[in-house]
Order: sequence, then C-alpha cells, then structure tokens
Amino acid sequence: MTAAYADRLVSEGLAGAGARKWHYAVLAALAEAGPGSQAELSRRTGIYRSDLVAVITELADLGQVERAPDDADRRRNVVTLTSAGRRQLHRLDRLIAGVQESLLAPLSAAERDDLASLLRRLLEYHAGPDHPA
Amino acid sequence: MTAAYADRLVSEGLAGAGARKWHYAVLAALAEAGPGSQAELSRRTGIYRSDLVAVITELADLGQVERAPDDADRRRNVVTLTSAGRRQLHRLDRLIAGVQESLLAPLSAAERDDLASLLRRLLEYHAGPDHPA
DNA sequence: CCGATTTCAGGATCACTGATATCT
DNA sequence: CAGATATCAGTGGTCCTGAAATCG
Repeated sequence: MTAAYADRLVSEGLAGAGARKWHYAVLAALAEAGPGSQAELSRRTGIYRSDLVAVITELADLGQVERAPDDADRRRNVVTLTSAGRRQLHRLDRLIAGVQESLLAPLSAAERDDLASLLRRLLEYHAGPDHPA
Repeated sequence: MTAAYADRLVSEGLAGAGARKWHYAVLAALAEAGPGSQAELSRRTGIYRSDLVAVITELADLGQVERAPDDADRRRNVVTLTSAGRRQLHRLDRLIAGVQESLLAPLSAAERDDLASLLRRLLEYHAGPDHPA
C-alpha cells in the first residue's frame, strides 16, 4: 500500500511535467550509462521491449532523444540523449526529489537511510544470479 | 523497483490460485471488518467504486461473497463473506505468507520488523487527516 | 540454422473520469 | 435540494505474450 501511494505521488508529479515513469526511466538510464540499443535500455530499465518502442518514439518526437541505426550492428538502433533531453531530465530530477521529500517527510535522515538500505538489499538479493524467479 | 518485484511475486502467486489482488483485498477486508456496503469496501481497500462492481460480481459468481440489498438503506448493497470465501481467504493467506517469506528471505527477523515499521509509519502519516494529497 | 534486435498486434489488469438512476 | 450509492461506459498506462522481419 505504501508503494502504491508512492507510485501515485510520482505519477502525478511527472504528469505535471508532461512525462511518465518510463520517460523518466529512459532519460535517467541514458544519462547514467550512456547511449545504448533499445534491447539494452530494456534490460537497464525493466521496460518491455514491446513498450519501449513507443516510449522511444514519444521521446524522439519531443526531441529529447535521438534514434539512429547502428552501423556496427545493423539490427540495432542507437538511442542518444539530446541536450533538450538532458534539460528535461534535470527538471524531472528536481521534481522527483520534491516528491521523495514529501513522501519521506515523517522519517529522520537515519531512518531514510535504513529504509533505502533494506530495500536495496532485497533488490540485490533477488536480482542476483541465483534467483531466476 | 523493489515494490514492483514484490507486486509481481504476489500477482503470480495469486494467479496460481485463480485470484487477483483485488479479490484478496476484498476477502481480507470483509474478514477483518465484517460485512459492508460497496462504498465502504472501496474506502477500506482503495479499490475504485467503479472497479469494485466487477470484482464483487466475480466473487459472487464464485460463491465467495453474497451481495444483498440493505433494507435499512436501500441505496446500499451489503456484501458478506461466505464460508467458501473464508476458505479461499485462508488458502490465499498461506500463499501470500509463502511469497512474503521468499521476498524477505535475505532479512533477519529484526530487519523485517524494521522495514514493516518504517513502511507503516509512512502509510499512517499520509493516511492521516492532515494529508489530503 | 540459431540467436539477437526491432517492431506490431493484441490481452489482462489496474487506475481513474464521467454520467446516470436511485435513494436518504 | 444536496449528498451518497451502485452501476455502466470508456480512456489510458502498465505488464506480458506471440509473431513477423531483419540481421549477425
């Protein structure tokens, strides 16, 4: 229930900036790990390849990313962050930080660290190679 | 991301028992707080009144709840848990407990308590009367 | 031939809006 | 009349499957 509430807060915030969760995820993944193919972005972000197509198309229409064929492997498209995409990402980063602050308001700094640490451990445990399901 | 993973585990588990999240939520709410109108169930579970109609219809078709008009307030339907519903709830409870165990596997008992406590505090803070949004 | 990539066409669940008819 | 309730219709985002076409 807490997660659902957090998700709603984030979605509302992003909607105010004309974006959605996946838009933010893609922009952030590109900024963190550099340009990549769509299959790679799918793995980084958890977005299904099927849905990623539409997301990239939307971001490209907004001028926030560029999609170009990869000369080295002609099956691939290389998706690159544009300067407009970088600006949008900075906007969304500030926005998300505000949402996070209001979500975590009742917790102290130490408690926030504890929470993040616990959640991170769960994620790493289940993302590990020994845990297919 | 942790929440999304947990959600998927739960959904897969419930699907194996022929149920969905909302089915479980409604059965659990009825068991905890007794029979109620659909509007009341909507408030308890967070399900939209619109969607609740279909969920109740499905549970009624499965014989797990009964929907009867309320004589005291003829706008309302009173939804009641049947014995079949109670049995199904017990099945799902055990199933969810198993899922929870595998999700929280890397955490000690004390850490699980910490996590639950932190999440509960966030929820209570935001569910409070001073927090409309 | 096998495997990876992109794309499209869909299904199922979920989140939410709006309208309507009924009743208090 | 205002307000609550149950219902229906419909939109859109998310999660996921399957299949086609292209390329390594």
